[in-house]
Parts: sequence; C-alpha cells; structure tokens
Amino acid sequence: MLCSCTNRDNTSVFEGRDNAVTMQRRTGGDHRPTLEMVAAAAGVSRGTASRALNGGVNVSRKAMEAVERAAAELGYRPNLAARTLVLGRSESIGLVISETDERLFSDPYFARLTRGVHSELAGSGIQLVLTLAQNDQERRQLVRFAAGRHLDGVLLISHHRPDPLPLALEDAGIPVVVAGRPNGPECSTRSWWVDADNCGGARQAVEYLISKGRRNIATVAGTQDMSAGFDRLQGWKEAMRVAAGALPEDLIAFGDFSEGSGRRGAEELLARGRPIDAIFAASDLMAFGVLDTLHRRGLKVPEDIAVMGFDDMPGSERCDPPLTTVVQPIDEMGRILVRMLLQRLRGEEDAETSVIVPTGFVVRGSA
Amino acid sequence: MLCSCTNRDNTSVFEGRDNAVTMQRRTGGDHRPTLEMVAAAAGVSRGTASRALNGGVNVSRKAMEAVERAAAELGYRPNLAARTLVLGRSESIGLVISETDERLFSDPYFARLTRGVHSELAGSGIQLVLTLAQNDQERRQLVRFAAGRHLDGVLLISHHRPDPLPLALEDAGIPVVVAGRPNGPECSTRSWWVDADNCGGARQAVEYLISKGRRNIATVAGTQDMSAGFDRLQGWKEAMRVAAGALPEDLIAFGDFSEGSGRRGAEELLARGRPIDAIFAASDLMAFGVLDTLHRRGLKVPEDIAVMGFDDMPGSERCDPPLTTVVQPIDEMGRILVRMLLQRLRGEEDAETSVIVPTGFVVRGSA
DNA sequence: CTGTTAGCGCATTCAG
DNA sequence: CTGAATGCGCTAACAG
Repeated sequence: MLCSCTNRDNTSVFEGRDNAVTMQRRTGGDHRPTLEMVAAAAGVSRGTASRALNGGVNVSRKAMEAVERAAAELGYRPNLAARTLVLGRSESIGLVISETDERLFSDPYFARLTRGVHSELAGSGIQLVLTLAQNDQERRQLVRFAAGRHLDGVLLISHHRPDPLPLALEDAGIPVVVAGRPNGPECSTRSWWVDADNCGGARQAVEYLISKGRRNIATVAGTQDMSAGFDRLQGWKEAMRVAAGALPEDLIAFGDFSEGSGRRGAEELLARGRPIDAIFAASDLMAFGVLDTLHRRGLKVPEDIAVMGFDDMPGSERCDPPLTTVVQPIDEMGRILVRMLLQRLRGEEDAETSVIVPTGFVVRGSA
Repeated sequence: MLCSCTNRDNTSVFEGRDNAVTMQRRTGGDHRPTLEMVAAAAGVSRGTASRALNGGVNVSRKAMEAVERAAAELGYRPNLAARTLVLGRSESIGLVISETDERLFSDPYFARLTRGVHSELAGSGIQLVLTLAQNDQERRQLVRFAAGRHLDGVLLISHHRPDPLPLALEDAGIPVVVAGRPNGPECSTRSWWVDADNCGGARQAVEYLISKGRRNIATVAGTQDMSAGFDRLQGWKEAMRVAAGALPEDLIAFGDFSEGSGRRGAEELLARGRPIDAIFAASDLMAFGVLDTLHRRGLKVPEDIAVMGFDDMPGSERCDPPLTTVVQPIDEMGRILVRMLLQRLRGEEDAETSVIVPTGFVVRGSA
C-alpha cells in the first residue's frame, strides 16, 4: 500500500546529487579555497593573510579587514591537516572508551564522566573526539590514529585489566591520562591517572557503620584484579583492623560487582553461621542483591542487618529500603582528567601525575 | 587517616615524568621517526619506502623486507596529518550527535544506532569519530573540524528541528547522511538520509487494531515539527481514512512523546465522551502514560480499550499489560547510514540518496 | 607592518 | 623495479 508521506521509490525528491563532492580525486580539481586564494583576493601575501586569520598580530587594520572579507566571500575553511602538519599538534584530544558499547550506554559512570570531560573542555577550542576501542584490532587502529598526530593526547576510560592501551599509546609518544588507578601488569605505565578514593570511601563507610553501633560488619567484595575492587576491600580491612584488632577473614565474601553475585555473597556469609549485623557491598548492584537475599530470609534492613553500597547509582534511592551508599564525584573526575591532560600537553613540570579525589556517602534508610 | 593503598601525597610512585613529550615545541627537537629516516635505515629512497609501506606494488621482495624491518625497529608511525594533506582525505568519518549528553546516554536509540554504525565499520580501516554538538558554539567548531578535512564525511543524528548542521556541513563540502527524514526548514538539505517507515509502521499498527475488531481507534500523536511525530500521525490518518471513510478529527490528541503527555492525552480523549475502543500512542513512553490513565479510570486493557505504542523501548515488555508496539530496526539503520556515506564518498552515482526501512510490530498483551 | 622563504611528512609523478 | 623531484596548504622566521 502506498504511504503518502514518502515517495513510491523510497528516494528523496531533492536533486542535489550533482554537487556531491567526489572524494576519490587526488590533487587538483578541487576548488575549495586555500589561504593562497584568500590572500590573492585580499591583495596581500599569504603570510599576511595567515597572520590576519590567526589573531591578527602585526597586521594593519586595513589588511585585516580585506582578508576577513575575502575569507568570508570565498567561504574559506583552513585546512586543518596542513595546520596540524606544520604545528605538530591537532588541537584535539581523544576520550577513548575501552569497553563494549553495551556497557558504554548502560553504565551511568560513562555518562557522568563524559559530561565532566565535555564541560571542562567547553570553550577551550579543543575538539573532543570520542572513540571506541573494544578489541585488539580497534585498539591498534586507535594507536595508529593517535600516534599519527590526529590526537594530541588521550583520556582513557578502562577498567578491564590488563589493558595494553595506556602503554601502547605512551610508547607511541601520546600523553595519556587514565580514569582509574592502574594496577596489574600495566603498573609500569607512564600514564598519569585520576581515581576516586575507593579505599578511603570504603573505610569511611565501615567507620560510619561502627559509629552506629554495628560490630560484626561483613563485606561482599568486588573483583580483585580491578583496583576498585581491591581498594574497596582494602578500606574495609583497614577499618576493621582498627575496630576489631584482628582481621575477621570469615566476614569476607567475593563477588564480581553484579547483582547476582551480591545475592550469592550474602547467602554465603549468612551460611557461615557467624553473627552479622551489617554488610558493606563494594557496589550498589551487589548491594541490591544483598538486600534481596536478606528480604528473602525475612531479615529486616536496617534493624537486623544494616546494608551499605558503593556508587550511588540511579535507582539506589528508590530501592527498599533506600540505600545508604558511597558517592564518587564522577563529573569532577572528568574535569580533573581534562585539566591533567592539558597540563601535560603544556609540559607543566609541577603538575601532579596522579590525583585521588575524595568520596563521600549519602545516608538513606538501609544503614 | 592514612590509607595504605595510596601514597601520602597522592602522587604516583612512578618516575616517568622525564620522558613526557613536550608538545609546545615546534619544528625540530622531536625525534619521532619519519619516512625519510626509515628509508635511510633500509638503504632505499623515500619513494620506495612509501610504496613498500602502502601495499608494496612495484617493490622488490628485498626492499620490502628491509623497509619493514627498519620501520619496526624505529617504531615508525606514519604522520596521518601529512598523509591527509597529500591524499585529500583522512580515512575517518564522524558520528555527530546533536543532542544533550543527558539524552545521549539515556535514550536507547543512540546506543543501538551507534552499535549498528560501529559494527558496519568494523574492519574497514575507517576510523569512527564520535562527536557531541550541543550548542551553536560546538556546532561551529564541528563544522570547522570537519571542513578542515579531519572528517571525510559525517553521520548526523539529530531530531531537533530545525538543525542548521546538515546544511552547514554540506555547504562546507562535507558529505552528510542524516538519521531521520528531514522536515521543516532544512528540507532543502542536500544531505542523504535514512529513516524508519514511521508512516507505514503507524498505519500497520492501526490496521492491526482494525483486524482485531476495533473501530474507534484514537491516537495520542507526538510533536508535529518532528518528522517522527508527523509521519506517525499521518499513518494513523491513512488507515483511519480507509477504514472509517472520513477522518475522525476528535480522536486525535497531541502530546510531546513524554509519559506525562500520554497521560494527559488519554484523559483529554476520554473527556470528549466519544466512544473509544483503542488508543494508538506515537511512542512507548506516551503509551505508558495512556496505560496509567486507563488504569486509574478503572478501564481494562485490552478488554475495554486496546493500547499500542511505538519504539519497543526497554521496559515495554514488562509493563502491565505488556505493550504491543511498533519496532524499528535501529541497528540496521545504523548500518545503512554507514553504507550510504561510504557510497557517497566513493562517488557512486547510482546510489539511493535516501532510504526508508520498514518497521514491524510485536504483539504482547495490550492489544 | 609586510612579502618572501623554507619547510612540516608524505604519496606520487616521471625519468632512469 | 627504483630514486629524484614535486607539491598538498599552512605557519613562522626572516629580511625588508
């Protein structure tokens, strides 16, 4: 059946095909205006035209205006490739996400970090280039792209360890700032980095539980080959060591940051028969699982067992009971990421090569 | 309190600062290997080295190996800026999202489209560059970036009309393919485009309702200055005109694609007192609102009133009752977007300048 | 203040 | 098959 809002043959009614630019052509044939042509039209030399278009130092008012008019009339667009070639920099930086696009769009972490990066870069004139690097092939292509001077520097978001990207980029001479404390084999990275104070945040969470009279505080830890998982467990250990003297190893269960693993972790802890009056989960997702298990066992939160999470992810304030959780200033981390990279690009010698930003926590109903 | 997992002064323990590359320096001083150096090391001329590194036509086996070895030893990385300058193309295309980053990460549409684009480009050697263009300043910068030959072409995702970007880019000589049928002032665009068959999808939805014996089919339409909103209403009109002879204007309510507007739209329709046995909402979000209103009025879905949505967004299968809705092949649209742009870049004259992809629908409980 | 000059690093002519 | 020469478009140093 014919649908009136479209043409029968599914092609548009416009006829602009003829001015489609053929990209195959090599030198010549392209009549895009060059600086040379602008200079000629303005009646000045290329040098003067260039100066006029770049800040206009040492250019007479008259020449300035002539060049600007000529550029506007010709629709002049500076060839950035030529500019990059002579300047040795492209004025653009990459935000590389070494992650599946699945998680990219589902994990609010990326959204907030990107927002922070983006806002810090606003008005700087530096172009932000987002890039996906999901497998070795793409990682190689990215290194080629960046090392080929298309990117002055790279912001790398990557939580999969070990990730060869930081080293590969640095080896290629590209300055990198990583979101996340390096651990594992790439500890030898020369990259700068910024991370949340996972350790301190976890410690504070446990200290808060202690201040509320809890004594037998268990934890469902995250993946230990990720610094976030390792550090959060570390924080729990520190606080517990201070509070309990010795380390209650049997109050630790290991998960993988997922809700299901939180569920299983809680079951495992309860099954050990040791008294427990609080559970600190290393992620909100795991905390959800913990809550589920406790509900199922008929245990009251926070009366019987208090629960704390980590991340303050969307939904944490609406679960039952609302989750008390550690918050990271992700936007701020994004902004710091940018500042550090720009410092590195400027060659500032006194800049910090790594930054740990403090976390806080929000108290809701669960603890 | 000291946290053992980090240094006291919050700086890393690594000492790689001295080999940080100073980006300020201009010509000279940088010892990154050039093709010239590779050629010298291999004992051949620049020309031969270049040929060897690019496919190796007209290069002896011996020279080939010598060049490859030299390149590997020196850690040679071709300067892509120089390459772009001489070739007139950068081998990279932009995926420009003219949208707030808020929506970018929350709307599953972007995720699926990006996935499609990304998958189609995999292995092509073409670099995908994601870019945000949220305001005029950023739009200008993007045009400069693309027109400066950093991007061979652009894929544009933009549902805000009117958007000056397609025209601005085409004027600057950058081929553009837009996701979404152009409407409004930029109808004069020379951009190619791809869109879902919103009109046909809506028509099929209504026809399905008719086939189920529904006769008084109302609609909550979407924003009319967006082609999706306009076309979906158009589809409803076409089907209703065929089924009812005349057009029942009083069965139309207007919303803005939001859940709240769906709620209000349904209330408005019911308040008119005309008999209604089905409601077609132009988006799932509005359908959720419609369901809410119907529930509140004590009306049974689908017994009293059938409901259909549009989009099949995550959550549609879990609402009460599960939503029967029109689905768009978004991933496929992403893939087509890429194919069209590549065709345009190759200057293929026989390529379609616009494509409309058929939609389908999933039947669940609500209709 | 201005025009001229010399490259940036590369792919591709064109003679050998 | 190879080397030498040319120019892509631009900026910055230089001498006027």
